[in-house]
Amino acid sequence: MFHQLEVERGMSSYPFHEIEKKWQQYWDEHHTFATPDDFSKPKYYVLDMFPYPSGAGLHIGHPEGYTATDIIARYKRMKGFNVLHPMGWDAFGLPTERYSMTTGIHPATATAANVMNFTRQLKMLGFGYDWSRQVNTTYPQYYKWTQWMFLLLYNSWYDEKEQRARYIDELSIPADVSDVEAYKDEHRLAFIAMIPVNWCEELGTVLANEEVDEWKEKGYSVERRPMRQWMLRITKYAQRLLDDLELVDWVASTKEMQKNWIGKSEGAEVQFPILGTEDTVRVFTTRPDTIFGATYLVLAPEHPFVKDIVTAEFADAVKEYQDKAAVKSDLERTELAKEKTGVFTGGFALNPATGEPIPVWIADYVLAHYGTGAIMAVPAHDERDHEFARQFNLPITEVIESPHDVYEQAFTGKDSPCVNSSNAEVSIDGLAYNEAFKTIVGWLKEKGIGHRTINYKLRDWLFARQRYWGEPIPIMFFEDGTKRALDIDELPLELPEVEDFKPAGTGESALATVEAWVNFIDKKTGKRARMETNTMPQWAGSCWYYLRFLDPHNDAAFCDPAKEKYWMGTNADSGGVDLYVGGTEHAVLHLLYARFWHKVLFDYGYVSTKEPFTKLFHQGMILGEDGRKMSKSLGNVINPDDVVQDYGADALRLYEMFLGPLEATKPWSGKGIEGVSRFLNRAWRLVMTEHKTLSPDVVDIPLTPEQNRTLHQTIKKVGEDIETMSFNTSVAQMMMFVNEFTAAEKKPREAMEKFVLCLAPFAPHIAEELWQVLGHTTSVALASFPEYDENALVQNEVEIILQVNSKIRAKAMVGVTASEGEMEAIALANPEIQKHIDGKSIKKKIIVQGKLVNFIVG
RNA sequence: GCGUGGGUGGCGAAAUCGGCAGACGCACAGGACUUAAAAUCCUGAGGGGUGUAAACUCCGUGUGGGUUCAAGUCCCACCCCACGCACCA
Repeated sequence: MFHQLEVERGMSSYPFHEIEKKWQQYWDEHHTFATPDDFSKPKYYVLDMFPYPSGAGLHIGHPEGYTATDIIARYKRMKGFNVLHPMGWDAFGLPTERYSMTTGIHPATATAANVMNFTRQLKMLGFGYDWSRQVNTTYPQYYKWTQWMFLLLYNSWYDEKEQRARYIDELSIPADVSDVEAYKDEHRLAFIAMIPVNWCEELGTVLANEEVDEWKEKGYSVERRPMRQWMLRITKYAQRLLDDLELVDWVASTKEMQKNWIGKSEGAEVQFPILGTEDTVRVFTTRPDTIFGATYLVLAPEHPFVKDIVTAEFADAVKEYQDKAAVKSDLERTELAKEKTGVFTGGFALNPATGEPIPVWIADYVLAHYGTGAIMAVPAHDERDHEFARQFNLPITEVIESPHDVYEQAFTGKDSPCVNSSNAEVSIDGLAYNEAFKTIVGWLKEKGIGHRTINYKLRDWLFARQRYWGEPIPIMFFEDGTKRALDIDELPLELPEVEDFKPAGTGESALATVEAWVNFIDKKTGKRARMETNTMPQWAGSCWYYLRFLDPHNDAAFCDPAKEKYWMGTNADSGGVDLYVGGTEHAVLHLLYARFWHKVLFDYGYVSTKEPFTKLFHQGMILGEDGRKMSKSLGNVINPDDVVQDYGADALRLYEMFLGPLEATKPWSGKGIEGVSRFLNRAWRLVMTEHKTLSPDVVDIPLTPEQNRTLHQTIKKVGEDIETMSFNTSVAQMMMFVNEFTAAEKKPREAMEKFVLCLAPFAPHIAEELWQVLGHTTSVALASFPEYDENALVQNEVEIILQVNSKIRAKAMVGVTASEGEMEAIALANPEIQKHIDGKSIKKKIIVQGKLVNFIVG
């Protein structure tokens, strides 16, 4: 179909359709971007966050980050680097599986079609990927190694002393342990736990977090129900994940987000004996200095001790409250809850500092999964406890000298001294936070009822989904209750074929309906076995794909060690992917998970660097022309296929770079791309005739000094701007170049050639064509980026500003070497300046060489 | 509430170390070419005021204050917007 706009533009535009196709074909045929493992050259590894190949195809936002990395890859190649710039597919996941459930089309088939479409679009945009290194997380050859890494985690424990992962066989088993396997399981980095999931009774399915709202809106009920889950012990790495942020060059906000997510907080754990039982409740607090003001305890409704503490009188109320809490979502428990709720258990604990009995409550403002799931409440000095105490008339005792009545409002300051805080053994009265903390924790420790501790918000990673379309977990369970991890020669454990991709209805995935999967004889042991029916979450494959690109076809290892050392570098503290570009939506989870796996691999020497990604950059979002987020319902979606059809790939690439700073969120403009398209046309006409031959105006003549300066300024600016990722200003500089040389009657060949080299990383198709017509027979992508000549930038004369009382009154050209005296003389001789200083006395002179002269008169 | 960015013409945006605010592009206006249009090329332009004009002059980078010969840039206080976290003891 012929596009309306193209008919209108037909004659006036350079033939981008023709040349873009031509050069894309050329690059394919000549393997221009194949990356050799040539260890003699310096390397540069630039990586895009690989996409999920959705049915919708490429979004207009995709080419933004991809163009940026493509420019850098092409530039670095022209600068003599061996550049690795790969692409692949993060193809396991829910949308494809859901599509398969409704259509019956196998997710692998749907994925293949989507990958084909994405590949077509990426090639259409002229990205110089080494397609021979393409990876797909859903291919058994790939997920073999995802499973291998899972087993590495499974077969590991974390040695706190050495601060690293070690093989589980090296775990020393205490003499009094009878069940050795159970003891090992408790220490593995991949382990099974009972963890609440989103269970929907009507659907008979576990829902992913992102599905919960959707189904609730449709009127289905979703309940938190504990189920058997695989977990990864990422919390063991919390401190290293926090510390090593120092090693990487990432945007401050992303580092900050990771820090907050890890959420380190230093405090103390204290034991409170429960009256009438042998139990003690452990609480975590960052304010042990306020322990004398702890007037009650609160347990999370899910706390396991609740059933032991509750008295018969309060049993019904407590049960009712627990049941209600179970069906509340996290959102309902936090954001929407304006008033605090809770119930008294009837039980009492002993405040070890005051020796007083204090009531034990349960309330959902205490989170089961943070700290110990229990708190000591100090209503005088904590806002949440204060609110709760007022609500339920619990005592409020001031133990930090406060500037106001703590009955009216909690005082949370740390600078005031403690009061009412002494017993027969210890006193912290008069001490401020730091000293009080030390003293009271010292006392608690001496008594054996408390110690200093560090808590993290970070939780262990729930590493299981009750779904079909994911990596199978390579563990089998035997009838006798034992289990066995697969050996490497048994990998990959491939997904079996199923009739129906829907979950089994029992809370298990469709794998549970495959007889051969859940009821078979294990060849190695001869025992009747059942394979794990959970699959891995979508994050799994993306945890290590950057390593697979280094050696994508290796069947003996996830990556050859020599290749790993070359591409990632051998300096543990500063190596890794040189540049990683992707959206902020992955600022926390993907990047944290990948760092975690990388550190485990590092502990075993499989990788050489502590961190996977040296430098990280987030491209901003492109909004619709109306300034709102693009969405089908708003009808403001721009489709890359249409834009390429109308203006060509080079124009789209260049426009997305010219739009503004790469990291900024900015709206699309249909008019804006026309301006960039005009620029490409002007560049074309600089070199080409209407008959696609070299313009007779391009001749071998020397450049004028002004032209020479513009040329070298352009080379300098474009090169520097690429290094700092300021692509918008490099495009502006190239526009200035074209404007200046369009005005020139004759176009010096040297200037044209060097300009084409500058343009090549940005608009590679038109650059190839111009390069060819300028007489070259090899690809411009393989040419060298020009060097700029510092001498050419030097100007003989500079314009300085002449000021009187800091107001600009005149300008003057002076020799670049003019002394302060000469500048002053020129200023004084200027009639405008004379006019303004006439009749007044010069009180002060400010002269900045090459910049300005300023007379202060009065 | 906390954290992190950011606020510059009609619009997207530039502006090394504090030194001509608004580069480059869009939109706009005028002109050339054309029978006409499109395309292309050239020119103009932050806002206000005085002036036939040349020109002159005042104001101007979210708001208020400060430092400085000089502030978009540095300091203090505040307002607004975006993103992230959000009862984390």
